[in-house]
Amino acid sequence: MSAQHEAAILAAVRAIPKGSVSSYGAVARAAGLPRRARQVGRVLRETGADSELPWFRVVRADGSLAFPVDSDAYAEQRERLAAEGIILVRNRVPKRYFGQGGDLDALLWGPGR
DNA sequence: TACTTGACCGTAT
DNA sequence: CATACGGCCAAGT
Repeated sequence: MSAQHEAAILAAVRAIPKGSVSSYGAVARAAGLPRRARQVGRVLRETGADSELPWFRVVRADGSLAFPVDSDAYAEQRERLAAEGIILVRNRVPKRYFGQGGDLDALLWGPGR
């Protein structure tokens, strides 16, 4: 990953509004890197944990979290989302919390609508 | 260079 | 609605 791509990805993640989520693939597209969902995960694995980055707002396209359900990381992400009013249903973030990530600009995303 | 590994995704069954 | 499959692509070995 070039430093540029990494910066673009981090910027896209920071652009996800509080109270809503986006998918790895949508973040990749918003960063101008279509088809690189896995790279987004890689960057979050390295850079994520610490920092102010809202890494917990990034989930899989189907609404599930990327960690094993019994892991500490899973619990933390679930709690951080809950703190913003996003409650998992059957281990998935309900579709209404996703931004319009596919077609529109990241800045237009908004919570449950 | 060749092969394996994933914080993944869309489509088909 | 759940699983399977193939495709994806950069980093690690």
